[in-house]
Amino acid sequence: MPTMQDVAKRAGVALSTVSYAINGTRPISEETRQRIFAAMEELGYRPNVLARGLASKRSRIIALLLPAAKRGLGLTELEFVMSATEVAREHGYHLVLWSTEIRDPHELQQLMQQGLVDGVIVMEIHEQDERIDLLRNIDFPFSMIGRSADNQGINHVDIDFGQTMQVVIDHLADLGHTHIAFLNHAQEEYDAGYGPAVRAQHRFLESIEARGLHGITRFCEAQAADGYTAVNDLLAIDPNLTALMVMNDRAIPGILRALANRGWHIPDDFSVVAVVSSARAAEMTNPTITTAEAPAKALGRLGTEMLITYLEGEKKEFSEVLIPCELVIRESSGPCPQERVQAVS
Amino acid sequence: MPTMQDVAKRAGVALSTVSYAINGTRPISEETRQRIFAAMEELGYRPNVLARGLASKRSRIIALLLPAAKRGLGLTELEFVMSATEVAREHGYHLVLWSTEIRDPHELQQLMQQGLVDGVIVMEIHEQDERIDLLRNIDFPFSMIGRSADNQGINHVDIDFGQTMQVVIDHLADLGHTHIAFLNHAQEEYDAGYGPAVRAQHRFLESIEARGLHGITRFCEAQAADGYTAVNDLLAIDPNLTALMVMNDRAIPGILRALANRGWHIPDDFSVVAVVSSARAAEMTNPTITTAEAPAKALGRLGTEMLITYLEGEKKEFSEVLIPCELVIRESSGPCPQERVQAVS
DNA sequence: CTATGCTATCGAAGCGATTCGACTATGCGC
DNA sequence: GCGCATAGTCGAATCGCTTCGATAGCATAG
Repeated sequence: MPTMQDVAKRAGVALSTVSYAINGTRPISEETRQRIFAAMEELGYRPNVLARGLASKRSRIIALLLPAAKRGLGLTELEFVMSATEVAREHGYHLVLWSTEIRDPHELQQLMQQGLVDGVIVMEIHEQDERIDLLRNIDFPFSMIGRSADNQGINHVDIDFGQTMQVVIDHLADLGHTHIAFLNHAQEEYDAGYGPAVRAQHRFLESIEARGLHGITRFCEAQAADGYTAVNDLLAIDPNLTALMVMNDRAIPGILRALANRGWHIPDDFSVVAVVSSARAAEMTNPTITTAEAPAKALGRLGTEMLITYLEGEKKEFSEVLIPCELVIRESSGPCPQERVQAVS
Repeated sequence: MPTMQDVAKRAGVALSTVSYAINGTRPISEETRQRIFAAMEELGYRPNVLARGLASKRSRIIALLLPAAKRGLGLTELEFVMSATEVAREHGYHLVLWSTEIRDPHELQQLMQQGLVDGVIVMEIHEQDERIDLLRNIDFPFSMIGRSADNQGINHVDIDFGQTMQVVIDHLADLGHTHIAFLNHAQEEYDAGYGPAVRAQHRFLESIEARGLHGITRFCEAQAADGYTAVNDLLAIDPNLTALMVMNDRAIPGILRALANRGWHIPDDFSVVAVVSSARAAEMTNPTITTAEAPAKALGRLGTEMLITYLEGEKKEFSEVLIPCELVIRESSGPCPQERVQAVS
């Protein structure tokens, strides 16, 4: 493997000159530059990332911090990873994956102290997140996909839950629905301050109230069985319910089953809308589900770009971007039923 | 950030002695070792990965090569990534993600020449895979999740398609089915020599023949619409078909719909088994799908361990491991219908 | 004609580790 | 009591690059 020294010799210049030519750090005459690049080409030279990082104190490597989540990552998170990888490469960066326990900032600290990465992208943020506190305290560059309680001076991008909830509720209200339920993630997630669980629920209630509708909420484990139970629970509380918004993909099959069990047909007798979900999931079911699709690709891209821009930039400004989910109407949402055959007792 | 020099000074030893203590490269007296580790502890010292990599020519970083796939990665691939990340960390390695075009080994070569990683894990292997040829030619350490046409002397782990097909066919045959169809990935994938598409189909036909059953196969695009068409096509060719094995998750909703359209009930009138799929996908539908689940976690883990073992080891041996999918019987497979109400002409 | 300021380049000093070749005690066989 | 292997440690060279200070050439200003 040729080194910079080899290139310098072949081009008849000093080692440092080659470095300046490559990085544009200092002016180089056009003629010399040509000779240097020609030499590089002939030798098939590629700068050594490790050496460059060591000398410049900038590795051009960033980390994506994935939680070793028990909820289990899904297609949305996969999209983050893929688009982050892509964006990093576009900018000449490498992306490493770090999976850490959310509750163990110690582990994260050790990783950072190894001096491998210039910055990290944090996802699956909680309202109170020790990882964020740590990064902030030691002033380590990072960006967030999501938000914590205090986002002062932090680059972050998140789903616009307010907008998302409103669009979905508008859709349902326009169809005549007045009694709408929201099925959240598990109670445990909410209690742990998991951003989406907290924000979506609050925004749901706000929008419902703003439009003068009736809304109820319930937590739900990430499994079909609890989706089934949830539907029955909700209908017991409010028998006038005609629509359900669910932010819990794994619960969906149970929901559909519970409704089918009552002999109800979707969307004639009941409407279901998945929020913060994905097309892939929405099209697995029968009927296909009307969905507010998470802008996963954009979130991953922006989160990564924010970090890199910050790392490259002189001026240290911060940006905050909120992106709403896109409503894609499929087969599971329809006009509010005028009358519905009541199930026995 | 403290350096090794700081530790040395604090412990009253030479720089090199600290290095020997950390790496165990040369004998160090117990007493000195204690002092050194104490000093490290007090200073909160962590070795700099870049410097260590540069000096030792071993970065302890490996790359996972994901295709910038148009088919789109799914939950199975996500599992590879997650478990590879985990295993790497367990062994003190970092994992970087490289997404490259399968057909462009040039890009891969550039990445490797940067000297960042010690080895790579390649997934989504094709029978003729230029990436593999390249890695082999320049003698770069790697392991494969999947197989190519020639696997001589390459560490690899793959799904045992023979075993998987046989188990599923046994399951169906035991239920009395004699006319079974196999729905593959897209024709394009097969033609490109995508491993699973090729192997699964061949093994299917072998097993069918071995048991003296009737089998037909068809390719299918990764979308519900083509799943729908496929079912009708297959039944037109063989009206006696009573079971379908599908290795194409995205087609499943279309399949179920086509069967429902005929007024058939699953599994009473027809059985469906997904192969090389995942529990998550299988439980999204109604009915839930009997599935031969891809051993994604194990594949990711083994692929990574193979590479690391190779990198660490003196003796350069190679291993090949095949793991069958696990059959999980759910609601979509049942006894072969004795008689089936024929749909109207 | 000298002072000034660029532009283009060179050489050397790091960056923070590993590793090789000494060097100094010590213990052992004979 | 001598030679010699061995355990334990040190100092220096090295990995491949960035970056700082110095220098030479040359045009422009005064």
